[in-house]
Order: sequence, then structure tokens, then C-alpha cells
Amino acid sequence: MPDFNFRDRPDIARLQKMQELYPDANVTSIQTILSLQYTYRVIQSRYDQVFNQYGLSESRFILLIFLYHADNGLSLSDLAFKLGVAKPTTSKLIRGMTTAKLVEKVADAQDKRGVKIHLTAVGQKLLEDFLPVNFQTMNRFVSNLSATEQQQLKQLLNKMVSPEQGQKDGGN
Amino acid sequence: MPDFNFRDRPDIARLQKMQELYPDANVTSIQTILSLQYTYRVIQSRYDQVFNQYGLSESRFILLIFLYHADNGLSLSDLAFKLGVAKPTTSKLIRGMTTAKLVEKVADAQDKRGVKIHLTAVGQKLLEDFLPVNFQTMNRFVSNLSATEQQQLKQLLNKMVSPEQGQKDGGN
DNA sequence: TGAATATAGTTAGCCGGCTAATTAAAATTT
DNA sequence: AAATTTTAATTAGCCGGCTAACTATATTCA
Repeated sequence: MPDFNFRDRPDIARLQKMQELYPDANVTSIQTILSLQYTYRVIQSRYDQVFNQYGLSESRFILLIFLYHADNGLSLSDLAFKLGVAKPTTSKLIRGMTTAKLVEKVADAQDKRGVKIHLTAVGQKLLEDFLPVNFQTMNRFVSNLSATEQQQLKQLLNKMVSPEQGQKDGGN
Repeated sequence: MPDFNFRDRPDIARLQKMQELYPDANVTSIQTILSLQYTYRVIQSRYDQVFNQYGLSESRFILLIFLYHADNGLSLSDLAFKLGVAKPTTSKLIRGMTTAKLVEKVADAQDKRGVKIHLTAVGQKLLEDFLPVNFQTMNRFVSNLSATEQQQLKQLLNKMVSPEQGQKDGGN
């Protein structure tokens, strides 16, 4: 069970050789981005395997959480917004979860265009069973790092995409 | 042009509240993983936008690099292995790139089952035009971090998934 | 040699992301 | 009130990932 498939992906050695030809090529930048990609993809691949064992995916899991905290169900549009994905993506996601009996669609009485998505008992049970596994999985993923290292990592990751220092101007 | 769609994704506050119910929930672990996901996804989304402007994707780009360094073309199986993806995925990738005139398929004289994929002049030109952009883009992505911070980040990311300290045993 | 097995590539069908186009209903505007 | 515009959701079709199943050809083994 290979952890991840990368065999020759962006290939540091090859790109390093290009540095001579391309003055903007910066080995440190490249290695940083490649490490970000590699580590994320390894972790995400492991995470997906865990989801898979429960008939879940990350999107399904998050959607279940949203529904769990919504007493009267949520519309497809609400869910699309909360998930941060397009409505057609959400439509397909709900279709699959409906087939899997995790959620159900109910016609919206107020708005004949709309539907309300509700958690089924099966979906609720699955979420409740999965949550402890989820947290244990998170702990496992960071088990190579001390608490201090986790803090450092988190801060560096956040700094990397913080708008403060700006893509253009550096207006801090 | 919103940088990324996250609106309510895994939702730190909500998960923190669950900590009381779930003894394994560890805020530091969760935040570390969420930061990894968030930062990767923001960066990848920006990267994809750059690729898009050139009619490329990350997979297409990497495939072009592989072909650029192969004098006699590469088989679909070779490319699938190097990319670390399944053959059907590679088959579809090549189909799209063939339509886009970036590569071409040539029947393999030695093996009637096989094909050799070759770079077209268009594909080679596009790669050569894109490479400087790629390196500038990498530099832009890490521009919030000093060289030292990049080193730290890279080391922490690598440590996070290093097998040394083990998923099970910690055999270091 | 002939049968069995392995390999190369494609297709079909699923997940999950997207945009564009469509339909139906609601909300606005005139 | 009627016409227009917006909104909710779906479908179609693309990208890119997967597995399973299939065809055709090579290879290996008996």
C-alpha cells in the first residue's frame, strides 16, 4: 500500500538544472512549494483513505457537519455557499449522499424552486461514529511534530498566504 | 476575483466546541491540519489560475517537461508511471493535450499495442514560454517568507511526513 | 508449438471540481 | 398587473483522479 504515488513529479533535480537557463528559478522557492505540495498530498491521500473506510469523503463529512448543526435542514444553495463550491458540484454531492441514504431532499414549502436537505438517521449515526476517528486521525497526522513545531508550522503556513504583506505592494 | 472559495470549510470554531464532547479532539492538531489544507489550496488555486492563462494545468506542464527530456518520446505507460497516476487518467490527459496540439501519438513500431507520445513544436514552444513564468510564480508564492522561514517551513513539512519517526513505532 | 499469463491502452462509470445553458419560480420594476 | 430580472436547482460537458472490465498483442511456460 504505497502511501502516495509521486514517482517523478516536479522533480527537484531536473528543475535545479534549469536554474542556469532560467534566471528566475530559485531553488529555495521551488523546494518550498514542492514540499508544500508533497506534504499536503501525502496527508490528504491518507485522510481520503480514512474517509473511504467509512463511505465518506471530506466534502461529505463537512456537509454532514453543517447539516448536524442545522435544525431545519439547509438549502442546496446554502450548502454550496458554506462549502465554498459551485452549486452543480453541490448538486452532485447531494445526489451521491442521497443514494447512500446519508441525507434526504425535501421540497421547500415556502419556495417551490428550492429543496431542503436533511440529515437521515443513518447520516447522523455515521457522523457521530466518524468524529472520534477524525480527531484521532488529525493527531496521527501531526504525530511527527512537537506542539512547538506545530505552532511554527501553522504560523509559517498562515504567513505564506496572509494578505497583509501583499502580493503587490507590501503595505504592512 | 476571490482568491479562494473557502467560506465555512472545516470551521475551527465549530470543531473547537466539539472538543468537550470528543476527548481526542486536539485544537493544535486540528489547526495545523487546517492550515496545511488552507494554505495548499490557496496556493494551488493561484497556481491553477496561472496554468489556465496558458492553456495548461499542472499535469500538462509536468508531462511536457517529461517529454521535453525524452528524445524518442515516451509510452503512455511510462508517462503514467512518471506522473504517478493511473493509466486511464494519463490516457485522458493525453487525449486533451492531443486535441490542443501540444503532443502527438505515434504508433510504436516495435510493439503494436503501444503508442509513443511526442512533443509537438507548439508544445515545446509553450513549455519554453511558460517555464520563466513558472519560476516567477514560485517566487511570488513564497514572497511573504524570508529564506530562513522558507527553510524552516520546508523542514517542518518534510518532517511531518517523514517515515523515520514512523506512523506506528517511532523507530528513530 | 500452443496455452496460459502478462502488458498496453481504451472505455465505462464513479467522485469531485468547474462553466455555460436551461427551467421554473420568486422578486422587482415599471 | 405585466414585464423584467433574479434566484434555485439541474443538466451537459469539460478537467483530472480512481477502479473494473475489455481488446489486442507480447511474453512465458509447459
